[in-house]
Amino acid sequence: MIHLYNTLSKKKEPFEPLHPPFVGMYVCGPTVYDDPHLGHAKSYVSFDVIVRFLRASGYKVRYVQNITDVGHLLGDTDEGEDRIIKKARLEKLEPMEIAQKYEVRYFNDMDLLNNMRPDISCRASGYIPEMTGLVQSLLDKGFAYQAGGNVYFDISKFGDYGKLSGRKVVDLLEGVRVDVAEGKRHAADFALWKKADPDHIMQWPSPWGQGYPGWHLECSVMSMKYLGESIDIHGGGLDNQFPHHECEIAQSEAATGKPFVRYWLHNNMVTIDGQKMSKSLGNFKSLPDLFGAYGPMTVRFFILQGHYRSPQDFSDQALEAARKGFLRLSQIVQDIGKPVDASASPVTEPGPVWKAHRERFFAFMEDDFNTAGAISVLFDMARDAQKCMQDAAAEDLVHAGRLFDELGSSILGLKFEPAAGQADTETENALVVLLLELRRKFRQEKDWASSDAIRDRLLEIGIAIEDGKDKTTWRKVTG
RNA sequence: GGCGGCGUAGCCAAGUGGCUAAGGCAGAGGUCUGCAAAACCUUUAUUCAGCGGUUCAAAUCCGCUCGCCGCCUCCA
Repeated sequence: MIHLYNTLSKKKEPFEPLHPPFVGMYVCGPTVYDDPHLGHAKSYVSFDVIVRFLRASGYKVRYVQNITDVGHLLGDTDEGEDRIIKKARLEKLEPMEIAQKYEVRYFNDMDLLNNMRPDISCRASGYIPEMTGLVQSLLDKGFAYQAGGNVYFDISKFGDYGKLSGRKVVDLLEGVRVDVAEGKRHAADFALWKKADPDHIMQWPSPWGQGYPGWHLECSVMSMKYLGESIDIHGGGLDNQFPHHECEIAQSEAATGKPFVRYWLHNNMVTIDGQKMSKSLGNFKSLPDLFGAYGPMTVRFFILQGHYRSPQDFSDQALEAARKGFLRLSQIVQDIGKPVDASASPVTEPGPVWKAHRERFFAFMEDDFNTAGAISVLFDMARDAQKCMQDAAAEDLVHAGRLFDELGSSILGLKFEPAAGQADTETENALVVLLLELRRKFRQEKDWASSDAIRDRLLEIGIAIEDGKDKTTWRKVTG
């Protein structure tokens, strides 16, 4: 039985979907106006593993993620600027070119991290009619009001407002902010539809005039369209808990009269050298930059060594530790695959050792997706697999290989490819083999200076050689 | 100011009432080796920020103190 931490109840709860074995899961996607960054990596790797594990546990998951390609205002006031439009002017491109360009980059980086694509990836701009429909329904039911071409949600009409984030409606009604948009009844009322100036590029017709949708609307509309009025899991970053998710609940439940989401999952934030990473602070690290230094699998492994609900600090020291740990694991997985024929099915059941590892792995994952604990099982498996290699226990190695495949590759989404590659070409291979033959000759003659020179020079080129018992192996090393 | 979280070995990080406080990185010793490297084996916290309390029993619950962080404005 899976237990997960529900932000709504602030407790770990047993996971019981509405219509087992089907699970509807919606995760807030990115606003596509800039390169993906560390925060995206943590968030989407975390939810990717959650989807993978739910599937491994027998659930049929429909995973929906939005792409926010409708610009939203930078500030709360009407003077704020639309991020996508701003970027479009900077790059001298159409707003939709910006959205398209960064959506491609987003998926490219998610692919590198080995995140599965969502089953449905929906762009907000494609659902304007559904959004105006929801706004109209809220107006009809008296939860919303018009003011100067804008439509606002009246939070005083929705008694449950604040139930997710712990805000008190009375406090919010008092008006905390300085600049309250004109026409709002309460400071904390949020926009469902905004009037657009004639020169505003992204705008659509609506019953209330030309405009564009409020930011919170798209997630309500698209999740309900594909997953129904009540969905099992809604995920997103902790920073979106308020106001975004609070507003989603308000507008969705006001419209349908039904509970919007059963389980709210929030991943925690990323810091860089102890500092919050944010776009407004300008200290965010993009994934293309990071991948240049560490490689996507190291980043994925590093993220999974923490817990999705804990904040995670990215530092070179921590990433380097993750890189080495993952490299060791990868090499063991490679090594145990070598001596055995993977297609040969062993006649025996997996021994108690492997069964125990698998059970421990599942126990960790069933406890609110404790990937850090799950990875520790992988290292324990590596140790046992090592023993089997020494004992030449071929059958056990097949079981070990299959378990790494199931737990490490399928569920955690790790690719155990050697960071060090083999020869790129036949020529390269032949050259290295030639050098190794020469070196063997020098060693036989005890010409240590010459043999060590070959070793040192090869290492400078990026080829490490390792003298084994009766033969010398080599591999490429990076960085 | 309001709401919430965190503080576990040199670093990263699980564990949230009861077996010997996971695991990774780094360190130390050893095996192997001509020497290395890699790999493997062994080892590294009488203690969980501090103080006080509850309990037969606390890193885990409660209170206070110190330190750090997040949300309350776009952000995953």
